Amino acid sequence: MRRTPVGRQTRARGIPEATVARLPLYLRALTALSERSVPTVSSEELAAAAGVNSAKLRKDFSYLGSYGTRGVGYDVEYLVYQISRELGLTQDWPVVIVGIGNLGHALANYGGFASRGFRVAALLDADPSVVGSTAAGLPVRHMDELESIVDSQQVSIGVITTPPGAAQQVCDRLVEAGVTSILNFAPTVLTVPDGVDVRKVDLSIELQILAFHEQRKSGEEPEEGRPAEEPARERAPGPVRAAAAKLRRAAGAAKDAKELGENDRQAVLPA
Amino acid sequence: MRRTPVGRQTRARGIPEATVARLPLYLRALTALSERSVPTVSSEELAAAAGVNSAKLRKDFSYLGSYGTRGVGYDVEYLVYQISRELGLTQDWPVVIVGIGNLGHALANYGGFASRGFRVAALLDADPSVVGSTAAGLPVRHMDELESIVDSQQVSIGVITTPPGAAQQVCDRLVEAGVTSILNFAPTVLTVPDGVDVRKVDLSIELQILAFHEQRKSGEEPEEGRPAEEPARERAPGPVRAAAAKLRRAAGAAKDAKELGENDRQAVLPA
DNA sequence: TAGATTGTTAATCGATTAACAATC
DNA sequence: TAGATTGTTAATCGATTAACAATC
Repeated sequence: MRRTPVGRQTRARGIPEATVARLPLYLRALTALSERSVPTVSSEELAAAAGVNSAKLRKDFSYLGSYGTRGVGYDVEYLVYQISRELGLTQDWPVVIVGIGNLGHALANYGGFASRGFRVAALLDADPSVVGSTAAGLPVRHMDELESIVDSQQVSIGVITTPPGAAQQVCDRLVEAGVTSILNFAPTVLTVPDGVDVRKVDLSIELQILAFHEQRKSGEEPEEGRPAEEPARERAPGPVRAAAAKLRRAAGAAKDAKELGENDRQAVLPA
Repeated sequence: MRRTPVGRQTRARGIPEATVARLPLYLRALTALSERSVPTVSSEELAAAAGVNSAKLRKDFSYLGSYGTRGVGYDVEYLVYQISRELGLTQDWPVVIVGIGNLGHALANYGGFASRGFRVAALLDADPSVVGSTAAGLPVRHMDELESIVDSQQVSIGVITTPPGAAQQVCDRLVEAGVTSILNFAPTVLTVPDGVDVRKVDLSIELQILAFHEQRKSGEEPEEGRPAEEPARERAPGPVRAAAAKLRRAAGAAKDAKELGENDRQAVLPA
């Protein structure tokens, strides 16, 4: 059992990961209040705006410190600042985006980057026919420039929007160049050394989770795959034959599965 | 304390939410093995491919049933089928995408849709200058057609890729039309009636979580926001003045916060 | 039979929640 | 002072993990 906190499991300064993941939600809600010049907000109101319950919000805030006032609530501007600081948004974060396809374009145009201290340091692609074009007013540069860009602009965050086949290779180069945080849009399990954080955004997975619940709503629970009682299966002498037996049992099933099974090499969002 | 399982908290058929979220990962790894015609796989091998540990994988599979063979491992084709069935991927899921901007385009072109039983039933947009164009070979249709499309094609899943200002309104129309699962790319907290599932994909939040950890790696922990000891604050007679005092204390902070705070109205990925 | 690997148990850990004392 | 609301406690719940008996 690992006791040394590492990577995403880290509870830096005692702030639980689940709390960290909600801080951006609170920040967004607070920013909206700030723009409406609302001076203070109660945990109840803010929780409603962020879509959580107020007990959770107060618990979350308690990890940051006592920034509220009993009987009054929280000062909006003060909390905006404290959360921004806690999240590291009071500094500039240069980001490279690798793989300028449809999704890369979409991200390059994403206005939310700049507003949160994230600055697009460069757009990179390996395809010569893409290199030299512009996206969101920035030139697409060749992958060969990756190392010099990361080095000269002190880039520590990389976004991967390549096809899945290229993702690990791109990841390796990013890490080698000095990037220590990666946001991966390719449907690939990335292997990284200790000390490098990877977060994953995967449309396919989200849709599949929705489908799981949707299936149950319509009352069409999938029928049991295994028989109610153990069938009199042929005794097989060794492991290989045991597996073969199971394969036979699954024969009809496999046919169906084939229809879905192919095609996992595609990008979540092809570049 | 709520005892009736509802929405995403549901543990349908006793399968924990955390397990459901990993099933697509296993399915992806299994599909890759299937394509390489690998007949069986051990929990250890499959776990490595999926990026989890083997104890977790075996525990996850135990919720589905006993699909492995002791001493042998799991039959790849059989598991592919069982997981597909469990996730509801053995049926067709028509999906509408609302908001055909950069991101909407990217999603429309996403090959992973079809391969998992998800079929783009329609692309919709409210902007007349976008309606009529094509994306991924499909015509962009006007929002006014939403209801008839959802109804005639039995659409139960909707993807929102609109600017945040339009998201709730679009969501309401989707729900009203009969959609009961929503994948939301807009940085908006959506309110939906019971029985409707919402999942959220938010680039901004992912980047902020990375920034939080990145900040700690560089050893630049943010200095404490509140003083080490309680300052001799002016006694204020009522709540309003107490809040005002806090505001004053936060004055310097607020200036900084302003630089980050604006701009939350933008789309995660503007359409 | 011997080796391999599953399926399950039980311990532990982390997250959520209601409730309420503290206090503005 | 009376009302409001925070910050914290403690109970509960869900998820993770190591270990190992079961069994192929």
